[in-house]
Amino acid sequence: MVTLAQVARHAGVSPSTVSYVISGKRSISQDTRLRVERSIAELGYHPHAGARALASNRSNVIALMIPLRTDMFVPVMMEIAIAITTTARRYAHDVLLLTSEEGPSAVKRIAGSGLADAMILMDVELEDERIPLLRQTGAAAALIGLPADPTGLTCVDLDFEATGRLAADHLADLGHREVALIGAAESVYRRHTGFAERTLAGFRQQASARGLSYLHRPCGNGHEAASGTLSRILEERPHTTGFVVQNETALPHLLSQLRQSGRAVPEDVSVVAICPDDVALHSAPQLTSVSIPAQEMGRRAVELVMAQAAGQQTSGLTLLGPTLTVRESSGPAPQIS
Amino acid sequence: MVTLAQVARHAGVSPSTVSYVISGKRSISQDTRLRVERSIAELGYHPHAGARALASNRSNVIALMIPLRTDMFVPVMMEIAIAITTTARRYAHDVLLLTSEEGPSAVKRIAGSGLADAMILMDVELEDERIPLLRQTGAAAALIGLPADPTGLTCVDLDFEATGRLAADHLADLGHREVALIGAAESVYRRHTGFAERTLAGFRQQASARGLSYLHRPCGNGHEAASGTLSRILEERPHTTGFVVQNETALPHLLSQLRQSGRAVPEDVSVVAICPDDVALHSAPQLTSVSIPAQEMGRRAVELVMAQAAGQQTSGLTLLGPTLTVRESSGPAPQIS
DNA sequence: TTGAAAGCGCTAACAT
DNA sequence: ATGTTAGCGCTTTCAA
Repeated sequence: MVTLAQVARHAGVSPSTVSYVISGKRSISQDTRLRVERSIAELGYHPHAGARALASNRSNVIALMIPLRTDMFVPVMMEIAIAITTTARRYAHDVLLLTSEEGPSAVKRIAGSGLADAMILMDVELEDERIPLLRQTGAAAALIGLPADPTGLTCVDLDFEATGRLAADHLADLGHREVALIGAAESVYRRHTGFAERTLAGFRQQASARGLSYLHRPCGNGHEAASGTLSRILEERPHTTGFVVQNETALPHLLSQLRQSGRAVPEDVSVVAICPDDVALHSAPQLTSVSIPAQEMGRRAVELVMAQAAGQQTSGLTLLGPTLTVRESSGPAPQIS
Repeated sequence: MVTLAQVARHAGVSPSTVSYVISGKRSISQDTRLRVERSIAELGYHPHAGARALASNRSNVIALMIPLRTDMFVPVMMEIAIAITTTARRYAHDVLLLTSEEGPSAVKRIAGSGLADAMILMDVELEDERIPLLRQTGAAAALIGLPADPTGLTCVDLDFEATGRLAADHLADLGHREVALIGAAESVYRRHTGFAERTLAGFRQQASARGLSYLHRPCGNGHEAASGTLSRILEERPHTTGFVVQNETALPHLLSQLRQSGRAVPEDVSVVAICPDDVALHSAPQLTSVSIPAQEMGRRAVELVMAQAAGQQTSGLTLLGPTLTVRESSGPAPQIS
């Protein structure tokens, strides 16, 4: 291991000078800076992370807690995680990956060990057990998702209520009168992950406002679940012509099922998906969708915790406005024959 | 922050004693141990990670380098990452997440900064740029995947050649004579990620040995790509009755396309998937498949790097034997009419 | 079975 | 603009 002291010797300066060249915390003459930088490069020096953390009381690490669950759409989580990691690097930070397996005590461990100087929590539940600890330790943190009481917390999420409203509006605008929301797996609702319920609330509200009759059904993963849910909806309300789907894994099954049942998209029924853009683009037909801005959510979360670590107050909600992109899967409601 | 010194004072012992109680590196009287442990619990003490890393020259962190690519099946990556994280915790280690965005230099940074005491690399290419650095730094490391020259490296992977052979054998056993391998996206082959080519090699070898005529086609993501690939195969070889599919995202599209083209599975054509079990189970019909043992790969990788960090020599390949599970998608070849 | 004390490599006052 | 130096909290000899 190359140490700072070795660099100092090699460059013919004092250790502190090397430190200051690296941190830029005081002005250095052009000449010394160059000599030091050359020595660093020549020796292949990298500061020892532990020593730095010990001396500076900052670890330059962000802890990211991801869920273990299997009922969430994994690619979105991954995209957020990657956005967090690449954004963190821009702030010279690394990301420590924690799973919820360890439970709420992970929050204590991280806060207590100086392993990370900020945390980002994903898949936040309405009454999340980690939140009291977060409040108590006062650690810099951002949540991706919305708990029941976000007071004093920093949260980032898509505005799912507006998303539900937007989708309902789009279908109403196209003249649909009977619509259905095909949602996430039942387990998601049962554990009160906020996003599913918020979408439903927004959807209901706007469907009512626009005089639509609507139905809501959770939907599990897999072909079985998807086609079952769909056929039960169609049995109950055969004249349903508009579907909002908030379940990425069910989408291909749903589409193939609609085709099989002789309903053409978008001539007979319209489909609005709530999903990442690439899923919408890779479906046939390409889906009208409200996109999940995974990258931006990750980026924002990092920016917020970095601002906190720099001493700023950031508490409050960052609700990203939904955008609906019209593609091939939605069209005017069929004339009543 | 609670420090070890505070714990020592609280328990009425010396700092070193507290340290030894924690590490278990020397025997402590029942009495002292209990007092110290109570103090630790009472004060909510957690060792400072940086200080510990500095003093012990071990960070208790494993670095995990994941790819940024979008052409891999994300859930498998995620499952491996999670298995690595939970297994690491069993060794009292945490996981640092790095993306390949930073490039090969990330290897240098990690090795040089003491940030991690071992690394696990995913999505290894045949001529991976990170490998020379790995050899050069001599860092404890495990690769998930197989490079062209694994000499001196520790690698974990599914035995994809055996997988290809196994799939070909299964179809041959069922009497199929014309078969096709629908593979990963072309980009995967182009960049010479080993697994796709190894599957193909095994498949070819055994198909030849069993006297099958075979075809191989890469297949992109999305409905468009999947149905295009399938119809081109059927155009070229209309009597193809056996398919091996190594492309999780294409599977639902392929199945719905087969149905649409009037081919029943498994009566008219058989499908063998190479995919995680849950994907096989959530398809309709449930798929005969060779499973991707994501969890085991992650677990093994951690065990191997931990053994290395403990000074053992582990270099060599760990190729997990494939298992084929017969489900509903494969059956006897139809009689030639 | 326990204590005392010397660092680990860095940062950040405090000097000049 | 640069150097000196006192820790940061822990591990681990060396001593008892």
